[in-house]
Amino acid sequence: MTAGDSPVRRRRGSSMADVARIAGVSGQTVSRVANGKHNVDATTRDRVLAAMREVGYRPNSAARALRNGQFRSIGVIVFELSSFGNTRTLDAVATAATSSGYAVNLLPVLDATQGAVSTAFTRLGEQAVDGVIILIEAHELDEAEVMLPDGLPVVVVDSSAHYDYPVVDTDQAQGARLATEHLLDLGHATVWHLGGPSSSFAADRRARSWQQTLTARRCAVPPIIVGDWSADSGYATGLQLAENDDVTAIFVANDHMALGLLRALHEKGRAVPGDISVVGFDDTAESAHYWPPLTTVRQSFAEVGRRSVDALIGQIQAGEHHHQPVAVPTELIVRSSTAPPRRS
Amino acid sequence: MTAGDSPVRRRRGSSMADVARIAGVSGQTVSRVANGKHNVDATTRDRVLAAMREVGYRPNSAARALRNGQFRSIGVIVFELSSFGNTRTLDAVATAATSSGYAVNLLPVLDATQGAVSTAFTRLGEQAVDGVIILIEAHELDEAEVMLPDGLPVVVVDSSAHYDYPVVDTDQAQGARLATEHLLDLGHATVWHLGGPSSSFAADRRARSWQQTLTARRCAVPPIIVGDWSADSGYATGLQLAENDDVTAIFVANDHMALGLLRALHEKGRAVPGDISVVGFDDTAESAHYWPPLTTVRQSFAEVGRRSVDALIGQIQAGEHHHQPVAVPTELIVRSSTAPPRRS
DNA sequence: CGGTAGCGTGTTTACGTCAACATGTCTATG
DNA sequence: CATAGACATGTTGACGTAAACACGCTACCG
Repeated sequence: MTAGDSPVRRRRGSSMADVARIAGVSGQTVSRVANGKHNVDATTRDRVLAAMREVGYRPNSAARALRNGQFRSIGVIVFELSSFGNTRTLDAVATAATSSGYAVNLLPVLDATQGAVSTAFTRLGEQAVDGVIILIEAHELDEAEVMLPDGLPVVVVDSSAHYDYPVVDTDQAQGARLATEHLLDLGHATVWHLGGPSSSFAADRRARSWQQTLTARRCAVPPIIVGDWSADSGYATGLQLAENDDVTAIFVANDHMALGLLRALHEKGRAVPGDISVVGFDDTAESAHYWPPLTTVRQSFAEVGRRSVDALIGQIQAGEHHHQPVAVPTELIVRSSTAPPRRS
Repeated sequence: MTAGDSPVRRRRGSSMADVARIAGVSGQTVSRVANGKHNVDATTRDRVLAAMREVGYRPNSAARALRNGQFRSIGVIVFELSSFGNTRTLDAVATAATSSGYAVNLLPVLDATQGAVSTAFTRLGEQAVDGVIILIEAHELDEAEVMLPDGLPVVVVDSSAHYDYPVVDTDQAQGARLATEHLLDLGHATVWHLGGPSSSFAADRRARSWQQTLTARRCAVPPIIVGDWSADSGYATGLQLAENDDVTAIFVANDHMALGLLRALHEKGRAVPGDISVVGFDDTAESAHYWPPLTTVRQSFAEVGRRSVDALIGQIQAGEHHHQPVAVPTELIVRSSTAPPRRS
């Protein structure tokens, strides 16, 4: 009789009963020791602990979850893990959740089609999670909203407030205003904008705030240019804008596009910040080392992640529902890619 | 009697028994329908399906896991999520695991101290996972190895082969050789190296391979410079190397350090690739837009992630143990940061 | 027409844990 | 010295699911 010859049923280590037998106590006492209850005699506790080590006891979280009706686990639905912001937010979420004693279940949406999103939510219904944080663009969510299981606590990380779920996000409007005003304050007549894709609420918020800031200052509003967050699209835009002598200041909706734009301006021989000033958004770890070092808007992904987890755990444990959206403030980091316009 | 007034016990929706009662069948039949078994009459199945929809039935994965002894979930221990390679690998792991029907449990190690690593492994013991992929530097693992639960399938993503666990990683040595030979083939007398931290096996492999390649070509071996993967450390190194006229070619162990180094060379007025050629390692999405566009070694994180998952699921389901390490090949991407040395 | 194989369905039971309750023991108090 | 109270420990049962087995019906065969 070799171990593991049954492919169906895997015996994973030993259970409470084994420990109990070896320590000469009841299963209940093992349970008490495992859960750190106080009403166990010191010598008994030691005996149980020794027995646990001997058999390599690990509590079975499935049984525990079944008994308690809770998994102590949260799901994170993420659309594109490799995107910069999502990664940083996920990192913060994982950290916050872990230190609150919750496990993190990753639920990637494999592709962008509506069917895939729905599938992800269906799968979610079967997941062992007490709540969900949604890190995908809310436009996608719209399509599949019906699929969300009833009564499951949800927090959406997005800038769109018109959901039934609590929302936590960076204060996109404030960040965009900071960037635009910085350039205007330097003396530029107006500010151009390379925005994110229209599928993104965040991009939408930044663009609207840029436009409002210009209007409030009675500046001309140049046509918006739409990118897709990638350095490639920044590069393409840069090649085009470099030909336009009217352009002296650009607010780019993220740092990666700004990088591509900087490269295009180098190639076209346009000096930054001499001829053109550039402001980004994100403040990646590398942005300080772009050429020239990039002035940008720093968003606190850590804060967004932490507050999302707090909100979700609040819902899970206390049934709280804060429908008041949380907007995490940003900070302008001034480096060397911005300067007053050249006298002409 | 309001819902949720018991904070301890949460009733999540309805169980098989509810569905069974409404459909007028036994729980077992509901189970068969839920699991797509064939031996259920079509009309009965429809009745059960209708009842499921009516009460919003979702199978309880805790009970299922308890019954089956499997969680259909894998854990990923990750040390620093925000590091570039880990993120990409995690993305691939999540994708591969999901399409194989496994959930992904994220287990972040909150800080670098040995205690924290041990804590993570202890926590791991309590996680609902059938196997684990370890994405942290194996040096860290060394310290805490004893803590790994017995009999739990493990795959290590690292370049160090001397573990009891299957290992999957990029072929670091081949990549470093590609980079070094490219520079030598361009005519450089020798190649300097900015390596990663000594705590990293990957950095160690790249450095050793760089040195071996130089030795094989009978080139002088300059002193190695040690960075910490950050653009900051690349910048610091660049400021220093810019003063040294002997340096005409540098192989940098990752693209982020290369970015910082490029910035330092710009600031010091050293032309790239005119005065100095630079090769990186990773090929991030941005590397093509560095100034100048960076020649670098592309590693296939997607492949590493996929093969890790395959190996792990193989262990879980069939008990296979391939102790033969898997080395995923790299590819040299030639852009504009390398050129023959200037005639002097 | 007796036997049996196949199929849809129901019944029982075990998975590992932990709350509730029950029991036993030891100490303090009138 | 009887009794209550505090405290350590044991016993029972239930959480939701699915495997194993049991049952009864129909179809087919010699």
